[in-house]
Amino acid sequence: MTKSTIFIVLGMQKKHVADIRAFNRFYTGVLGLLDQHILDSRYSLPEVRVLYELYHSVNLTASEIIAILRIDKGYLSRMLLQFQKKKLVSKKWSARDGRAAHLSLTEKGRNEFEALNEASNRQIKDILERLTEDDCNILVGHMTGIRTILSKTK
Amino acid sequence: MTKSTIFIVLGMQKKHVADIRAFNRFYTGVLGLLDQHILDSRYSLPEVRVLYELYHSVNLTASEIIAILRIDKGYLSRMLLQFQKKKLVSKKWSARDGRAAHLSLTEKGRNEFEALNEASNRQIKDILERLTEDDCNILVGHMTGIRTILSKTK
DNA sequence: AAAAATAGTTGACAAAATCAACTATTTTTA
DNA sequence: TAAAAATAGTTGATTTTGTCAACTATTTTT
Repeated sequence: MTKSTIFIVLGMQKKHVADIRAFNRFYTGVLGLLDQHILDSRYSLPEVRVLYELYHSVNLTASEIIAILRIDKGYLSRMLLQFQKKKLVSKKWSARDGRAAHLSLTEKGRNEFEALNEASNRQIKDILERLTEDDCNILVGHMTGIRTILSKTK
Repeated sequence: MTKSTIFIVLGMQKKHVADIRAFNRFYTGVLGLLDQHILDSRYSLPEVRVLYELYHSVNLTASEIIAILRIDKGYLSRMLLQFQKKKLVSKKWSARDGRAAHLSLTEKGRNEFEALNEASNRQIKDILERLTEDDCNILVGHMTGIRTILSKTK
């Protein structure tokens, strides 16, 4: 490797850092726009994330949700209390561990989540419909590519 | 186009929507991790965004910042007051429009922002250093590709 | 059996964000 | 050009969101 190559490589990293940060700012905006419909709904972002977890795995405990979402346990406890009041979530104390309780969405809870979920899908569809089929494929390819590469760094 | 092709295309869109939402969840986590160092700093995320705008263009007015970041004007007004108290920002009433004021980072403000900025760069570098050179190039290519495609939809 | 760890709840509080009312200008319009 | 409407920014009141620490009740470790 020649001196000039080293220079190019070192210079390139700076460019890469700048490009990645530009992407991060850009995509923060995209996510913010997409989150808008949730902020307009009756639920906050953290609430929707909790509902998401409850929807996708049954009988989670609060501790498990805390581990997944890295959310404060007091905050979660109160959130779950609200959910129970609204009949979105039911709680059953564990037979095996008297400290833990298993949480599930009720029928109403699943319906609520599905409505939010459908609205989110709709938003993405609206974006895709403004693109050519090729661009859709390329876009998704890029996203999958990013996930693949960044998942290696664990 | 045959019936089965239509089926594949329609089916594909659902898959694309799911893939994009999976990416959004994934990247929300990435951004959250990257934001951590800011949350550990003396500044909040909105504060850093405002500092970012002030750093990158001189003599912005509060209204311009509001238009860019879509932030509440009362919230911003108070934030700017804090910045002035900390001598990070200086304000000069406009000669042309007596309602508007031009904002600038002070030397201290620029220094503060640059420190935060350097820490952010460091984080990205740390990630890149765990990747091969090829993966770095591919990663940045994907990000640029996403920006290009999504910028078309405006 | 005692000590340490874990699950979850609760109270007190702090930070973040929103909303509406208000002053002082500038722009529009009739 | 005078009145009305719009805009820039400030301030007060309030709500929402999130954090921290103390606490009870279990379970696990030593």
